[in-house]
Amino acid sequence: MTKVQKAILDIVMNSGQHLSAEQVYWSVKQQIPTVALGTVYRNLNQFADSRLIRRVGRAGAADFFEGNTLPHDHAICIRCGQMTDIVIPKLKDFLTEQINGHIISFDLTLNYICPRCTDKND
Amino acid sequence: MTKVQKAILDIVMNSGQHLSAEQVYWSVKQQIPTVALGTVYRNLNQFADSRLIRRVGRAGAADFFEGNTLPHDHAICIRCGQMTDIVIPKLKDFLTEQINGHIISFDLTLNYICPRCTDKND
DNA sequence: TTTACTAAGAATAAGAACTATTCTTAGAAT
DNA sequence: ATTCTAAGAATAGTTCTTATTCTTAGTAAA
Repeated sequence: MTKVQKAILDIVMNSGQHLSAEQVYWSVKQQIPTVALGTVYRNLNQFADSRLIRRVGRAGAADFFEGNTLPHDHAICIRCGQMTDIVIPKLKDFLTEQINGHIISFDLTLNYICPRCTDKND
Repeated sequence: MTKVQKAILDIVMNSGQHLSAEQVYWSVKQQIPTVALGTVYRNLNQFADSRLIRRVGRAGAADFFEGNTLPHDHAICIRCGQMTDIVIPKLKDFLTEQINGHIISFDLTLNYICPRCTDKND
């Protein structure tokens, strides 16, 4: 594993956040200024394909990458765009119960207003 | 309402399908060959903003537009990409119960293999 | 019934988010 | 040492979508 790859993996795994490729790129650039955006994309894809990290697709916006590979869902703040992990116990059971047919996987994203934006109350 | 707008609305509302802007464009082009793709995008956006039709965002693929504006969720076939509406009674109640905080809306997409693709069994 | 205004259309350019290509280089294997 | 491979850098290309510019069709006031 190369220096660039270590840096990318470290950033995604230890940020505790959901980061876009662009954000990871700028973060890597602090340590390795010569890094190219394409390299970041390629490595993020490789890591996501090998399940070291997870890709979270967003409609109409850049995909996020996160270190949390345990099964979970997401909530996104409609004000600031910040994404947080949520765990809804028994959701899979509930869906399986409701749907006849085999569910391979599912993506659930809740749209809400995060505590920080609620406090700003504008 | 113009000829182009009538055509777009008619196609989306009466297709019973989930169509991309590109698909709508080609469909309109049958009737009005001079129509421009940008015009289709603009009108689809307007109709979606005024809730006459619904936009269904897909991560990493073109958005779909559909005529069904009643609350519902979606299932997408991982083989052929065909999307179908699904209604999961009480899902909202279930989520509200599980989450503390106000849910504004949510997007759920199930990934499955549709009956047609299951029959092809390859 | 001209004149002016507005909204939409056509054509095209621009933008964002990727993805692929080409060329080079650094490290491992023989 | 030589070869091979995988990755990086730079850059071009693709896809989906939005914005811009210019023109035109339809309405509304003078």
